[in-house]
Amino acid sequence: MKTNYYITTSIPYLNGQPHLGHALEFVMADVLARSARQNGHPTIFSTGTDEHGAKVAQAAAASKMTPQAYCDHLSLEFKHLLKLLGISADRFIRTTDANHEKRAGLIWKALSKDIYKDQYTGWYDVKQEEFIPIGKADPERMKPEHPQAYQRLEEENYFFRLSKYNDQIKKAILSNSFQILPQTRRNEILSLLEEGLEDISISRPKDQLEWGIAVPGDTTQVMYVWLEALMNYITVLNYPEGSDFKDFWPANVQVVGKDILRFHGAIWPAMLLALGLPLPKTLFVHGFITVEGQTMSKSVGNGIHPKEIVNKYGLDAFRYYFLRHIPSYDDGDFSWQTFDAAYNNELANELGNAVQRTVVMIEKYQDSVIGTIPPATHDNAAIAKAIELCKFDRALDEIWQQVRGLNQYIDEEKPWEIAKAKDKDHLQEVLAYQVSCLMEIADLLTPFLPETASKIQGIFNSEKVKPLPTTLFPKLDIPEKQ
RNA sequence: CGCGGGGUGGAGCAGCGGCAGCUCGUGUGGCUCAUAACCACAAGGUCGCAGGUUCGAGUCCUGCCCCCGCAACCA
Repeated sequence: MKTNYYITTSIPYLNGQPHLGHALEFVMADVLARSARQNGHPTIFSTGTDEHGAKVAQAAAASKMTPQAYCDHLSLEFKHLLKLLGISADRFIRTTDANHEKRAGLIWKALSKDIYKDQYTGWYDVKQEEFIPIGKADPERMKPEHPQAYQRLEEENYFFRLSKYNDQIKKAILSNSFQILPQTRRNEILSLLEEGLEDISISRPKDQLEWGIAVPGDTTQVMYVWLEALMNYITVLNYPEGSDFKDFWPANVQVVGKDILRFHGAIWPAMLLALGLPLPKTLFVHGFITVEGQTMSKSVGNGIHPKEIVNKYGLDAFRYYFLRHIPSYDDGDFSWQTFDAAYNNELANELGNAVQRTVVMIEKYQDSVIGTIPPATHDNAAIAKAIELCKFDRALDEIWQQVRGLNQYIDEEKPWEIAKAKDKDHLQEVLAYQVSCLMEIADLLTPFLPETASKIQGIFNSEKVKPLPTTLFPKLDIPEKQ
């Protein structure tokens, strides 16, 4: 009986359209989920959308919609993205789901021993509708005569005793029972813990912000959105009594972006500890994507919808680029030129052509009959290890070693010469070995490029080769440079 | 002295104490089964700068320069 496997992505906040960063996270998490399933683990892969809070309310108002209607609309955009990218998520939670709202209240109550009421004192930027942390406030604007003076704000809020869990979290990270990947992100959290966490405000007065989940037993306050959003990872499993929760928590891997590291590396673990729950086994933190060397930004207008890329190159090519050419442990860049090169060189020429030449030789020399395929021969431990450590780029590097190896093998064996020499047994042996390599590659590619993997398997999984209507990755015409 | 990451051939990166490596790009050659694809070989680096430790340093230490993130209620 294989162990259960639970993986989550962060749930995108609905203050904007899906972009390449979301796509990256989805695709990475999908590899882990598909890999777990391939290895026979019962798997739950959860994602969703985070829908409460001031910014959503504002965005809705700006579009002249109710927050709920706005969220319904935008949440659907994210569902479409999942479909577009072939993401095998089997849960999609919305924080406006009745089930989530109900269970968020239960969690709040369960946390109550670590919740207390206090006064928040600080500055408020009326124009930006933002709280300004004391240390970040511009001293000039604290003066009342300044044209854009801050408002002095005093509010009664609920606070969470984050500080209480500082040392327990540190211990869990140091012992690697709570593993944070990559190392640099682990260090960041550790240094944060070294400085010491302070208690945090976790509610807003309802008259300031209506679009949120009510604090149980206090009609004047709503939960702060991020606190409530983090709860999705267990409400989706029907915490506390649900069987999924009992069977699948703690999560094996939680995939997040580096911008929300502190929430997932400090606040969320503290919440779990306060609930008496185990911490996730691994927190994997990916980086950001730039487009043609520039940070994605609405004002620069360099946003690219994932759809544009998928339409041009296809689903698997998209996944391939984001998994291999965006460094798994680092920031990466999307550029059309790099994509073109990767597509033509690696997918079309190396992989696609290896399949094609094998198919054609079997058709031409053996009347399409494949013959006996020997078992796979490579040691794939390094690939498994790379996936385990979320080094998707490295895993694909390793797989491509095999693709290259196959092309080398073909050149060394020269089946076309064997065919001329009419050594049928030897020819069959060589060609079947090629097929064996391709089937092994297909197997290894399954979590990364599921469509491609099954296409390759479809070609060789019966007595005779069944060629595809077109080549695996039709080569693109690239306009001449300069 | 806020914290952290980084500066390695034209580009993107790996190496983190023991002959400077990978992919792309470039050049030459080979092959012809194949998506003008594939294979081999070659050119190309004072490893940010300056000191130091060591038999030996991209690799450790110190100082400096330059990039880039993060910095208590920013999803």
